[in-house]
Parts: sequence; structure tokens; C-alpha cells
Amino acid sequence: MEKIIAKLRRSGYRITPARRALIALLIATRAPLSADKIQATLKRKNIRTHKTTVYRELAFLKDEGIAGEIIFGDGKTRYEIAAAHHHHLVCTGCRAVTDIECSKKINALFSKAAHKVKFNMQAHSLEIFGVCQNCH
Amino acid sequence: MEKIIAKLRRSGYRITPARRALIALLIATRAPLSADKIQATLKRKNIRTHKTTVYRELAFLKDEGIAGEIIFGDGKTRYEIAAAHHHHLVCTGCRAVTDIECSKKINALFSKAAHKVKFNMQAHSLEIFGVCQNCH
DNA sequence: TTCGATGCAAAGGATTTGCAGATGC
DNA sequence: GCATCTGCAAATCCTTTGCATCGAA
Repeated sequence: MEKIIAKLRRSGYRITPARRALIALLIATRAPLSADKIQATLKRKNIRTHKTTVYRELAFLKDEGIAGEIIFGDGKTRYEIAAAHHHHLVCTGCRAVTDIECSKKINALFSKAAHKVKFNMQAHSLEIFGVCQNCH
Repeated sequence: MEKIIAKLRRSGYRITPARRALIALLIATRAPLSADKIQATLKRKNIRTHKTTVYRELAFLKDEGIAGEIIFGDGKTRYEIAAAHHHHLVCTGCRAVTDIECSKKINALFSKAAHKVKFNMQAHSLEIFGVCQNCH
């Protein structure tokens, strides 16, 4: 957390209450969050920010490589703290999202498959849909 | 093509010029298409349909299991003929999309990874982003 | 004739933009 | 003090809905 703050400061950006709270929230939460949910959560913590600010902040954090964008296809973009690359298990029952690591093995497999057709892989995104333990 | 038409007819649906053209287009095109692009392409073939019709038709074809939805995260939903499950190579340069097969190996790997955390995989979606041969 | 398909207008929901005012540092 | 942030309102973009009409079988 403080590391991120310091990095932003060094780059000449300002640390406003909203920015600090949003970063803290992303760090504290393990699951991807939508702009809507972020605003609601912050409000509950008595940090009132305009939704526009949330959107701008998320775009900013994404540009800075601090947050990553995740898309499930339900019409909302979600964000989470950029960390070790991982994949998502999305429960079609309760919509809960769990992370699973991206193994070197998987990574290599993708890269190889892409290379077969002369495609240079830079990134990938994998979502697995199914039923979680609770909903089973 | 005729097989699909016959199936729809059997289910009591009607085969209108728009429907026939849209299905033909999906079959002819290998890449996922957005509603916008579909309408534009049909117009070029002198088949004028309202965008609402395109959206409704795509939802219909999806429900019937004839078309599948693909989401890249650029704000538009794309559709393609439902066929053997495969993955997409998305070029960050020219935005071209190429399909690659989903191997049994990959499928098994995902399923196993999910099972490790007691998650029952039903489906998955994988997009690989990078640079295609032309843009390299 | 009948029920599915279509067009049009208007609504909806997420996200973006322009701009003036507020505020970190 | 000055560039960055913020809030607000309005605009955009994709997609959906309501409703009257049309047309395939």
C-alpha cells in the first residue's frame, strides 16, 4: 500500500482521500469490483465520491499498472489490484468469483499454441464458469 | 445452413429474409461479429434491417444455440456461429481475431485446476492478446 | 388467418467528457 | 500558486423495450 502511494507521489500525482481509500479498498478486497460497488462501499465508509471520480480513478490506476481490468460479460467492467496474474472461477449460481493462479504450464501452453500460428502472445485472459462448492 | 433453417422451421419459427441472411453471414464469416458490423454488412448486400432486429435476431440465435456470444471487453458483444469450442487470438495492432482450437489437453488442465478448489467447470472462455504476423 | 418478426421511438444502463471550482503539495 | 482532482450536468455508446404493423406459413 505505502509502496504504491510512494510510487504515485514520485510520479507527481497527488494522494487525495478518495484515491487513498480506493487503493486501500482494492487491496483489502480480493475479488474484482465494479465502479458501482466501489462507490457504494466507499460511501459506507463515509467517503463520498462522485461516480465520475471512481471511473476516472480506476482508469488512472489501470494506466499506472496498479489495477487491472476484468470482464465477465455482464455489462460491467470490474477492477482489481494488479498482482500475480491469475484466472477467475465465476460461479453461475451465486456469481461469486474466486481466483486461481496462472501456472507456468498453462502460460507456456498458450504461448506455444499462439506461436503455432505465428502469433506473439503478450497477455491472456481466462475465465472459467461453473458451479462453486456452496451452490452445488 | 439448410440444416439450421430446417431445425428452426421445425420449431415453428419463420424464415424471413433477414434471418436467412444473418445466419448465412455468420456462417460465411469466420470471425466474431458485432451487431453494428452485421447491420453494415447486410446493408451492403442490400438487406436493410433495423438494428433492433439485428439485436433481437442475435439473442434469438443464441437462445437456439445457433450462435455464441464472445466478449473482448471493448464494449461490444460479438457473435459467431456456434461450432466446436475454440479460443481467440486478438491482435492488439489491427484488432483482427483468429480462432484456435481448444485442445483436450487445455480443457483437462482447466477442469483439473478448478476441481482442486472444488469448483465444477461448465464452460470457459480464453482470449489471447498479442501481435499477429502482419503487424509484427 | 394467426402468431412470429419487424420498424420506430423512446428508455435504460454503463461509461465518458467539458468545464468550473476545490485542493494537495 | 499551480497543476491535479473533483463534482456536476450533459453527452455517448451499446443495448433493450413497448407498441403498432407487417408478413410467412
